[in-house]
Amino acid sequence: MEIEKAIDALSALAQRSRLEVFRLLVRRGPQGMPAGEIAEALVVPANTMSAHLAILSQAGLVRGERRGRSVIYSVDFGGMNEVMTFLMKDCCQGHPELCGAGRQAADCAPARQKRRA
Amino acid sequence: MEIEKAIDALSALAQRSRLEVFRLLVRRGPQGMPAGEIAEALVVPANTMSAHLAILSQAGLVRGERRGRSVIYSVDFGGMNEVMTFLMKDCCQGHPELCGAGRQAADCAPARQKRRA
DNA sequence: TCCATATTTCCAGAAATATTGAAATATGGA
DNA sequence: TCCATATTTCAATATTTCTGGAAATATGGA
Repeated sequence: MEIEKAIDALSALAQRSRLEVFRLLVRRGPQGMPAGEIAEALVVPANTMSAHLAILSQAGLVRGERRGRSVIYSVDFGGMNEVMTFLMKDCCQGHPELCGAGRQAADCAPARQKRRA
Repeated sequence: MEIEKAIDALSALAQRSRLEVFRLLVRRGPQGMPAGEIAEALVVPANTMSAHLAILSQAGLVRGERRGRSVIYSVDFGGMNEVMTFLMKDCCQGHPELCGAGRQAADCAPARQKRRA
C-alpha cells in the first residue's frame, strides 16, 4: 500500500460523521445498510451523507452496491486491514516483541473488549 | 475510548508528514529519536515538525521525553492499539467470523507482510 | 553570567475540507 | 410516459488545518 492511499483512508475516518458511519457499518457486517437509512440513523441530510459515503468509498473503506432504488453500503474489511497493516509494518527494526505486538489490535470482539490498555 | 479521542488520533495520522513521522518511529521502536533528527530526516523545518509532533503527542500516538537538550520521541503502542480496537469493535453484530476477523491487521511484521489482501 | 544548541510558541496568510440548498440522475411501478 | 422514491452532483459559503518566519524558552558548558 502506498502512503497516499493510507492518507486517504485515515482522512476519511478522521471526521465525526464518517467515523460514525464506518463504525455503524462495522457493527452491521456484510449485510450492509442503504444510504437513506444511514443518513436517517445519524441525523444528517441525505446529500451530506452521500458526500461522506463517497469519500469513504473512494478511500476503499466501504463499498456501495445498488439494489433496486437503494444503494447498500457495507464495510470493506480488506481495505481496512491494509491500512492497519501499513501503519504497523516493520515495527521495532524487525523485533516486534519489543512493543508487545503479535495479535493485538483489531480484535473485532463481540461487545466486551479484551485487554483494555 | 470515546469517539473524540479516536478522531484526534485519526486526524493526527491523516497528514503526510505526520504519517511519515509515525511510521519512522514505528520502525525505530522503543529507542525513539530526537525531534531535530526527525525534522532533518523528513526535510521539514524544526518548528513545523514541532507542531506535528505536538499533534501526534496530544493524540496519544507518540510520547516525548526530554534528555539533555533533546526531546526523544517514540511511538505509544498502547495508544495506537486503542484506536485500532475502537475501529473494529463489535463487528458483524457479534459474529466476527463473518468478516474473517480474529488476528488480522497490526501484524507489525519484520519486512515482509503476511496475507496481502 | 554568557553563549551555543535544541525545541517550542506565536502569528498570519494559504490551502484544504465540511456543509447544504437546489438541481440532476437513477430506478420501479402504474 | 408520468410519477414517486432514492441517491448523487453542483456550487457557494463557512470552517478548519497547514506552514514557516520570528521570537521565546530550555539546557548544558565555559
